[in-house]
Amino acid sequence: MDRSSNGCWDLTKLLAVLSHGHEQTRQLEAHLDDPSVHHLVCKSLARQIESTFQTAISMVVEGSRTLTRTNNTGTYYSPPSGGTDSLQSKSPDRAPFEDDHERMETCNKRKISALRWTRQVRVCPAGGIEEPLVDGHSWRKYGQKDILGAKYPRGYYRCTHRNSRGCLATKQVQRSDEDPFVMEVTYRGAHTCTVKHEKMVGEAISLQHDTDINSQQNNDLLLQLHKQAPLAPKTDDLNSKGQILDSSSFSFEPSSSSAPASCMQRHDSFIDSFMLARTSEMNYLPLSRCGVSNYGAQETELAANTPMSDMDFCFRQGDFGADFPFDGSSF
DNA sequence: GGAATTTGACCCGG
DNA sequence: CCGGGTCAAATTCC
Repeated sequence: MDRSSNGCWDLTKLLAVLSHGHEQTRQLEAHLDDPSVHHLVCKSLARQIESTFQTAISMVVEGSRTLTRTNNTGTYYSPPSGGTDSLQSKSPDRAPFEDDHERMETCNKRKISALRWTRQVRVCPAGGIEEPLVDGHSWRKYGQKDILGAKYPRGYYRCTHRNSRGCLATKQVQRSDEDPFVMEVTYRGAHTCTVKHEKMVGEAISLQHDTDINSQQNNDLLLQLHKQAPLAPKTDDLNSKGQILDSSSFSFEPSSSSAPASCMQRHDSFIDSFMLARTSEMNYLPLSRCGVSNYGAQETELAANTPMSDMDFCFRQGDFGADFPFDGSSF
């Protein structure tokens, strides 16, 4: 599965690059205000910024090319078209190309404050009918609604920590019409109940941009973030089942279209850890390993006000299966 | 008794 | 006006 062939997926990477550029710009500004900083340092930083945005431009160019030639067939990927129809991929007669266009369109017209992406998860036949699809977060169901044209109702979940930590993340779970064992999960909003982790990511990015000097800088950044994340676990909510898993779940995919094999192996190994360590929610997850379907999470909406934290959110969830824990928050 | 779920009502955008 | 999304009271579960 070549997820980079998807417009919005590229957008996540683009966001990473742009956010990086933004951070660099801020640092340059700080340097300019500091007379003790040599002008060569500023000049170097300016070059880096130039390089960063050059990378971003290249990504946009490449993305638009890809958009016109993409043929996303044969995957479970559900185009996160956004809006109220995000799960209405029940348009089998619609060509993938059209989906891509719709996706890009909604990317632009959505409220920028709302992250949103869809993934599909296959559950084992033995599973319950409405398992909330373990993804490492604690969800609380707040509604269910019959959706026009859909066989099965859509479940609405919000983060359990909505009140205690003001976490506004929500998700929608809907059983696929075509295959009752496929759950379409739409995530919306970033988990602010994992603030420490996000802060760590921001620092990692900040650290990284001191050293990146060539066009590969963003790939390196993404890879480094992937490596660094597990080294700085959160200290709250520390428990046997989620701590390291949360951190490791963070993953940027490098700008190149193929994810490093090591990343995938890493993913698997952590799923193993997860399956061993996790107990409280196992009853929810009859899908287990056989149900891991990393069908290509996509986000169609990008937040703008807090780029780093949102980036964190996008990438780490986007790279992993829906049953992979991002956070070991208290359950 | 507190937490989670259910479900009808309500809100709001298209 | 319609339909998706959310609210909140009632109910169920632990």
